[in-house]
Amino acid sequence: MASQFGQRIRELRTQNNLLLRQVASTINIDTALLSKIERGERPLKKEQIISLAKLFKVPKNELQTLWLADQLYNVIEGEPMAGEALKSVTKKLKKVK
Amino acid sequence: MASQFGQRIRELRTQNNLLLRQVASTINIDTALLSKIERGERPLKKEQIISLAKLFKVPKNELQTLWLADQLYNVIEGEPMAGEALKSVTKKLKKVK
DNA sequence: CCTATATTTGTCAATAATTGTCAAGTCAAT
DNA sequence: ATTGACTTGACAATTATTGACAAATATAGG
Repeated sequence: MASQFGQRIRELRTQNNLLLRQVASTINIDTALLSKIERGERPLKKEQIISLAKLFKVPKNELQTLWLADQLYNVIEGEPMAGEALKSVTKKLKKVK
Repeated sequence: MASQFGQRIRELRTQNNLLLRQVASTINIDTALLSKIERGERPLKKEQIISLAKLFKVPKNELQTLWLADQLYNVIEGEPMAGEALKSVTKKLKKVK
């Protein structure tokens, strides 16, 4: 599983000298689960991104982007047509936008 | 739900003058389900792409790309950071590749 | 308008996937 | 050997996805 997001969360947590237990409690999950999230073994719930952004005082957009990128990567992982599909979606996105 | 894939399947089916029933039976699903797939209400199983490519005599890569693009679109749909995330993943893909 | 056939729609139980937690585990520092 | 931080695996419970069916709606021909 992809985990740019998890890596970043761990980075932020250690930089702020916080324990798993402390961060986990602010988003009301078990430390075991947070451990898994940081190592990319489990996804974080979308809603919890905002709480973490506040806690670490980083722009929520940064974390949202990392989180989304992980989701996307999970979809294309190992897919031969990944490049083509990405190009197609990027193009479509620009149109809609 | 996104459905470039479904649209293309329907296009191919009608061009070949086939009924839902006929196509559905070759991939062993209910006609109702195929109807939903064509209209993007339900996803097609990845394994079934190959059977359809053979049936319609189109390169499987084409259908695989459309199918993947739908998956990706479902992830980014409505996400404000979609563009950034796509860019990030595209970049990462090139590295791995 | 009827009838027959094609497609769509809604609902449902069964199955599969995901969730968070617990208990036990490792590891490092005392 | 004890303590504290983190990891791991297994588990039950919740949640999502699946395909099938029946009923509803279209579509076309007589």
